[in-house]
Amino acid sequence: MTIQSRRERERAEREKLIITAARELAETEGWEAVTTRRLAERVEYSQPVLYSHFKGKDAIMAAVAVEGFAELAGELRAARTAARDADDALAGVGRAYVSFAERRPALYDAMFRRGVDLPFATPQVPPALSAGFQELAEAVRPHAGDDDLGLLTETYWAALHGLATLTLGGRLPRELHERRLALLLARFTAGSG
Amino acid sequence: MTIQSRRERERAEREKLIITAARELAETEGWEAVTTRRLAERVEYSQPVLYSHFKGKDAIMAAVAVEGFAELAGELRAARTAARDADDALAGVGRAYVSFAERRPALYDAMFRRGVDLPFATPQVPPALSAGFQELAEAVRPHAGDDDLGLLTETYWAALHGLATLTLGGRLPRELHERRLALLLARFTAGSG
DNA sequence: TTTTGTTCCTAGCGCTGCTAGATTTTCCTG
DNA sequence: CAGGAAAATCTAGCAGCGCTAGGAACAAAA
Repeated sequence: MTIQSRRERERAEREKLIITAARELAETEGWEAVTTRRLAERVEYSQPVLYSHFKGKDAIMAAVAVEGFAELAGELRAARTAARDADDALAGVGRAYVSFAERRPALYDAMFRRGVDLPFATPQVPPALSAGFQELAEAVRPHAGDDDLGLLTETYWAALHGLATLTLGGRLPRELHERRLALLLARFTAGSG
Repeated sequence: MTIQSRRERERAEREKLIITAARELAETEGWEAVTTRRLAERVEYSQPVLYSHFKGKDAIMAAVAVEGFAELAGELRAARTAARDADDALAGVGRAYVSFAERRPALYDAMFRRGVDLPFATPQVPPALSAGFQELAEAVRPHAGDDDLGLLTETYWAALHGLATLTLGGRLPRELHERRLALLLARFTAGSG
């Protein structure tokens, strides 16, 4: 038992090490710089070790993405609970969401842009992901009126995602982001009462 | 003169051939299947010929994207001019936009998702792209009120882009898209009068 | 027909994700 | 402590990628 559990623990530690190294490399140099060779070198193991932990590079990205979900959920929660009223909460989570994407573009990439096939709208969705969605939903709830809360939250999320990705991709000038967000919020808070 | 112009014409035809082949390959098998080798084989030339036309693979994608801009602009225009009233126009361009992304995912990828560094918010923006944006803007105008038309159009665009990309990426279930779009439209048409 | 200039291809570089097979290390047994 | 089974790990390599140098083949001019 003892020896087996020690091995499992060491394996888990090494797996965590790989994920952290991948994330750091991605955040400093972008995902295109994260190659299995460089990653192996960073964790001081040979390439095949990576494949004993993960099915492939995509699975490593997915693992990094799951870390990101947890952090995003935390930041959304902080923004929401710090808000004074319902309007402020919706604005807060919106700002926090886009801010997260801007501060951690590589992380955001792995979470929502890359084709990492994590389960999304299914029962096996990562808890951290659904936690983040719940934060959005709670912020949206007071403005939902008779509309379906889940659908409206998805719609708000999509709008934030669009603003974030178009800005990250250089399609929208960054300086005017705050004003665009204000326009969006005006449309989503108007009919709430 | 004659001989030189013939060569230029042939060069232009071959360039068009490359773009078309790249687009077809991308639309049928996705961009990851578009390799310079396969592309060269399709156009029945050797690889280096591609590089005498384009700086690299990214430049080929950018050329395909420009084609896409023109088509999207056309579809948006058709949707807008076919509308009965202002509300219908906004809904029409919205539906047309997302429909385009769903029908031509690879094309949409090249246009708005990949890192192809085409000029966007600058004077040298491709005419077809600004034409498409203008169509959106015309549809948004009646609903802008005192808000800045350009900024509001960007915001509406971002929302559509978010809906389209999250759906394409499997993050949002496709079946409910129409209802999400309806929610978005309700928020963007409400205060127009 | 030879020369000149352009066009185009062959071959190859350094990189990628990934894996088969050999080797080393770890552990249990006598 | 020594020998052997089992597990962990590495070396070496495959097929493919984007891209390019240098030479062969062609067309136009003399």
